[in-house]
Amino acid sequence: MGDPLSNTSAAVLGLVAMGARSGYEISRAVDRSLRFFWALAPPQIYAELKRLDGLGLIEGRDEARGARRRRVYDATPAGAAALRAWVTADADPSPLELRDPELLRLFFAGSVGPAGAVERVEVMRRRSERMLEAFRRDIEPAAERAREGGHELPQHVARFGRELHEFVVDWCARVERELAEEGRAA
Amino acid sequence: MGDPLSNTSAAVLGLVAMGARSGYEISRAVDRSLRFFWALAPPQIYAELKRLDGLGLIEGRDEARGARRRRVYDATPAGAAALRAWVTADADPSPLELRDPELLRLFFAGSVGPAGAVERVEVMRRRSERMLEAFRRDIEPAAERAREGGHELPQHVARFGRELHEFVVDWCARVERELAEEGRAA
DNA sequence: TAGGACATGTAATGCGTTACATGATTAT
DNA sequence: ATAATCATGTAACGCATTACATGTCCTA
Repeated sequence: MGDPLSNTSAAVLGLVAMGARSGYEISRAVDRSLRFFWALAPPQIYAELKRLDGLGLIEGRDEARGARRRRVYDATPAGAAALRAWVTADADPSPLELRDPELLRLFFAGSVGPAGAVERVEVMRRRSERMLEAFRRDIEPAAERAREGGHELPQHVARFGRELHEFVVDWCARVERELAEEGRAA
Repeated sequence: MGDPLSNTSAAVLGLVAMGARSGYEISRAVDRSLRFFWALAPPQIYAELKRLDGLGLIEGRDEARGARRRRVYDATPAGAAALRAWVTADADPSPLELRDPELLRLFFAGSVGPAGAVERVEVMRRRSERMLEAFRRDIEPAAERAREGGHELPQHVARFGRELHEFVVDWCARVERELAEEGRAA
């Protein structure tokens, strides 16, 4: 059966299996679904499409219009099987990776005084408020459409993202209050 | 004043400014503090130390023992200034990046049935439960020591991490119940 | 006195990003 | 008819990781 899929390979394969046909469509689908927990830029998507095609997990055909090349893909039965195998992989969880420059700034904000720290937390809060907008406007409607298409899980995952940012907003508000008090005490 | 620091540069510089002296000490400090929101492996740390030294933001000297080389660093005044400038950077927030293979699996778990989806959520929950252990055992005690050393922010940031994983555990428990119900309904 | 843990680094690989290139379609 | 946007991709770079190399100290 070959090596297990990389996560990025599986992401592209999975979106093809859910009906995204071309690199561009996959890129759009990523923006409306995976984006907030598995970012994928176009160059990776096109590279993965080629690799998956070479492995026989998807099958591409040309569908050019005029001088404009265009290649569309479908998952093969082998691809569907590989996706299921990847989903049920090892019970040993891969780690959640978080990478947040604002949290990093906050960690080192001691050198700029309490007011400077409060500013960084406010920036964090506004960022998550904007993310909540994106969830309401783009991600949750797309998940709702996926549900109508028979896929229940995208909606659960989208709710995770929204509630995560609700948590962040709440945490920021609390810390802003605490830091303001520490500032007054000093 | 030169280009603004990269986040990774700033992370290393900041830890040196907080008293971590050698590459190894920085690596230990990362494991007990930044790790969960800004991972840094030894090769990056050593590379950044060299770069920061070249920029005059830290100053290294040899402190070998026997045939064993060892180089220790201190932040220069210019380094402290660069760190403050980096902390107060643009009000336009850099995005929080999340990258979670388990969430990705869950997103595509429709192909393996409700029971398969529940399994993936259980794996996610156990992962965050283990992270909570790590917070209690390593990260929060280190943050407490930092507070005693006059640095308040690490403790706030550590609490962010703990509460984040508490949120994840809670979300998983709720979704496990919901998916179990959907499974019974089908 | 040998094995393991602690400590300090380097080399090589590879993934993901930024920047770029180019054709088609729509709007004004 | 010209600009803007949609659509499809490639090339090059750089950061971060994996794997490795090596010395020193502790302990049984």
